Amino acid sequence: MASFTQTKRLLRYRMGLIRLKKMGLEKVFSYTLGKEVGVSAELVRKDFSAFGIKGHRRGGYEVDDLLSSLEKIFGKDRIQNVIVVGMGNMGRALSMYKGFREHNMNVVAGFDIDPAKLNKKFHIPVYSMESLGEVIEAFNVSVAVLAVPEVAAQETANQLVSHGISGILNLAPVLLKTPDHVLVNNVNLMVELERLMYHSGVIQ
Amino acid sequence: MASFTQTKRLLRYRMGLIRLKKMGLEKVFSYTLGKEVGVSAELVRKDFSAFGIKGHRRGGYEVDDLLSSLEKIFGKDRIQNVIVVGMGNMGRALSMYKGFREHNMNVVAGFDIDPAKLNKKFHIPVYSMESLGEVIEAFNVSVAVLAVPEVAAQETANQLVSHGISGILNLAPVLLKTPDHVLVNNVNLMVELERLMYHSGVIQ
DNA sequence: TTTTTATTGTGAAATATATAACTATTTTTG
DNA sequence: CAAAAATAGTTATATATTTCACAATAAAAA
Repeated sequence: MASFTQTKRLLRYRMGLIRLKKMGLEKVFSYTLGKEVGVSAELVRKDFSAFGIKGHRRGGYEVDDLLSSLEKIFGKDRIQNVIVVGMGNMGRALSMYKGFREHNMNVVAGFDIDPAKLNKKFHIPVYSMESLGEVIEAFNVSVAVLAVPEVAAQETANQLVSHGISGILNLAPVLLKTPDHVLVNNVNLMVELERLMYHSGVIQ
Repeated sequence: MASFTQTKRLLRYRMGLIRLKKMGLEKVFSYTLGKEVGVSAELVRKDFSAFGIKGHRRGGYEVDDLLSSLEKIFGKDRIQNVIVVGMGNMGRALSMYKGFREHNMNVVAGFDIDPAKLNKKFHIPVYSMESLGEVIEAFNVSVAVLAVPEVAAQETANQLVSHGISGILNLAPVLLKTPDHVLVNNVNLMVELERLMYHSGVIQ
């Protein structure tokens, strides 16, 4: 199994390749792709090599080959269903994001505790938390985006886990306590912004 | 200077400490804080040690001491101004996020090329791209959140750089070409979601 | 007061990640 | 056809990061 860091690169190769393909490229060199996504050529080759993806000596890699290999690795041959929990600003923004489709993902539903949200017009159906189990089962969902306020995060995560969710993209700034079989990926935009400030020399 | 990885942890300690303080804690052990933010106790101690932050042998660390040290490191004694460029779903959501205030940051303005956006009621004033330079200067902004569509990202980044921005939080799924003195921090929610799927065993 | 205990602080070891250097192979050129 | 050049594939090296192990020390207990 790939490392978490490596997976990130592979997914970025995929995005870069899609762009390059749109520009008419049919084959690509490790150096070219590396430059496109910000990775050294050696690392590009190593990553592909690690997954048994072959190029042609002196001929580079075929874009379509690469894309279909990556598609297979990441299960992009079928559409992956996702739910968004918490229909605040961020949850709403995500539910409207068109990028999911391009990545063969589908946001099947949103959830919120606030009954006022349920009537509102969103791009996706929004349910109360009571329907969680039902929707998860109906759409065979195993991954959720958690976009609720900090205070509600742990309790909501518990509910997700109890209904069989095994992956949580956690946008709340807390460490979630979950069973071992549940994977949590934390993304904290405030932290990302703050460390950008620190390293860009803005501070002091 | 700290590494990029270390900075992330330090910022998370800060958030964890704020939570623990709210819960009434006055002193904290490396193990406790580590558990709160998901880091080993040794690493917590090493991180603090690297910044000259001292605890008491057998007595742990004083929460207020830690917080004020971290505040100093990250320039949290004054408010840091930020702009959001691109008032689409994500840009709008960010501009409304209350977390900025808690982190001593202030979103002073939003920008968009779409004139229709300029009239709309947002939580922050929204300007056309022509006002970029003016606002950046007026509010002494050096960091921007880039939330424009993929195709516009590079060109918009160029404009930011030309107006003196030195840090970009890039939410668009492209590698930006920027001068060396400009730091870019890429956050790609689709990639984060996809690798969650991969590693949580959803695929195959 | 002496001993025990808990915790910090840190040097050494282990692990993970990335780069550099080299080999093998294919294509192109003379 | 032989030589040169370009690029994948791979091994070795370097760097970065984390964990381990333990010494130092302060507090608590005996």
